[in-house]
Amino acid sequence: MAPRQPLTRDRVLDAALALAGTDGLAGLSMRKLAKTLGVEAMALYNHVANKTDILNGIADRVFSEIDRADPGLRWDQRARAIAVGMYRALRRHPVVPMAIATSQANLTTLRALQPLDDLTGAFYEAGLDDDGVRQAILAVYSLVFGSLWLTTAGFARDADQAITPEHVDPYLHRLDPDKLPHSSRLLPALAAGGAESDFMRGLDVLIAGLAVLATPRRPSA
Amino acid sequence: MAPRQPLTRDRVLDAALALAGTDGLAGLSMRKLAKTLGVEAMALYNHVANKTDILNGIADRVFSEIDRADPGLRWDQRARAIAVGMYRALRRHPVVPMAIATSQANLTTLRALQPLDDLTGAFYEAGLDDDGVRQAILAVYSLVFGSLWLTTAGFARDADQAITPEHVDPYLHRLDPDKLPHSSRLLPALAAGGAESDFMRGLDVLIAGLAVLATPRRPSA
DNA sequence: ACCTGAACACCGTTCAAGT
DNA sequence: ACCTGAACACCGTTCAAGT
Repeated sequence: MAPRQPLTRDRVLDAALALAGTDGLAGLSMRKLAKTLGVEAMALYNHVANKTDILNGIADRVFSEIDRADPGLRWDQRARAIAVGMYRALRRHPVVPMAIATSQANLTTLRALQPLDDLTGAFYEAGLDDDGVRQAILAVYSLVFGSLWLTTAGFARDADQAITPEHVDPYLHRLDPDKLPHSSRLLPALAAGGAESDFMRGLDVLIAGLAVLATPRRPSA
Repeated sequence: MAPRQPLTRDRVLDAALALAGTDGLAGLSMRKLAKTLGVEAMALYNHVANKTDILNGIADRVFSEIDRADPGLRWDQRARAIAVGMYRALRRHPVVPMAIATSQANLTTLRALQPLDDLTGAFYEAGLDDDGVRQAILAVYSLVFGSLWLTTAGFARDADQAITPEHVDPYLHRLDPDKLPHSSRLLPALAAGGAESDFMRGLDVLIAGLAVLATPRRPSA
C-alpha cells in the first residue's frame, strides 16, 4: 500500500508484470498500475515514456529470463534447449506474446534478440545456408509462438490447468458428433492436455526434419 | 454515407470486417463502426449482443472462407491443403487470429470448427492414434498460427510487403554485429522474405515427419 | 525532480426516451 | 421494432500547477 521507496522505472516494470499476471493484458492500465504503486497515473510518466515503453520493458525482462544454451551441446540439442527455454519463459508471462502479437510491443533490445541470435548460430553450425537458416528459424519460432497461442486461446491445455466446467475449452463443448465426427472422437485426447510435452514432441519432429535438410547427402544408399 | 438499407447483423459484420481491415483490431470500436454505418453507436446493440459477438461473428465468417480439401486426396495432401487454406484466409484478415489470441473472440460455431474436424479426420486416416492425432493437430495449428503471428509481429515478411525504411522490421534495424553476429549475418536473408513459402516449407517438413510417426515400421532395414 | 488535478479525446455499455 | 441522448465507468496522455 504505502509507497515507501521512491518510484523507479524498475519498480514500475515490476508492478506492471505483476498486474499483467493477475489481470491480463486487458487489465493492465496505467491507472490501475499506478494505484498498485500507491500513486496517481500521471506519476508513471516520470519514469516511463508511455504504455508501449512499459510493454517493451516487460518483454525485454521476460526474454532475459531465457536460459542460454550450453555452447558445448551439439547444434540440434542447442536449438531444442533455446526453443524450450523461450516457450517456458513466455508461458510464464503470456502478456508478452500477446502484446507483441497485437503490435503493442516490439522486440528491439539486445536481450530480447539474444535467443534469436543463438538459434541462428545453431542452424548455421548445422550447415544450412542463409535461406535454410531463415526457414529453420521461422519454423521454430512459429512452433513456439503458435503453441503458446493455442494455449492462450484455450485450444490446447496444460497439465496444470484444471478442467473445470467453466474453463472448458470454448472449442470443445457442444460439439455435434454428427457434424464434426472426427473432432468429437478426439475430444477426450484433447482434454487430456499436455501442451508443453506436445510442443516438445512437435519440436523434435521439426528439428529432426531440419537435420535431414542440413545434410542432404546420405552416407548410405 | 446515407444508410438507405436498414441495419442488419450482416451489414454490421461486413462493416466491422472492413473497418478492421483498414484500422486494425485496435481501431475497431463500436463508435467508429457505427459512424461507418451512418448511425449512432447504440443502434448496433439492436443487431449484435456486444463487441465480442461482433468479433466472434467475423471470426466465423473468415473461417468459413477456408476452402475444404478435396476428399479424394491422400491424407497428407489433404492436411497440407487445409493448413494452407487456413493460413491464407487468416492472413487476409489478421484481426481474427489477433482477437482469438487476446481472448476477445472464441471459435465455437460449426463453420469455425470445420477445418479442425477435416484435419483431424486426415490424421486419423493416416493411422495415428488419439494421442498422435492430438499432437499432429497441435503441431500443425501451431505452425499456422505461429507463422501468422510472426508476420503480424513484423518478424517475417511477405513478398508483397514493401521494404520501406519505416516499415523495416523493428527486430532488424540497429543490430550490433559484434553482439549479435549470427542474426546480423542472417539479416539480408530475413529481409528477402517469403513468409508464405517459408510457412509451406515448414509445413512440408512437419507433415513428412508426422508421416514417419504414422508408419513407424519401415519395410526396409 | 517528482507528483497531482483537471482536462481532452477517447472507450463499451445501460437505460430511459423518442419515433 | 428500431434508433437516439445522456450518462456511467472506464481508457492513455498532456499540461499547468504544486512541493
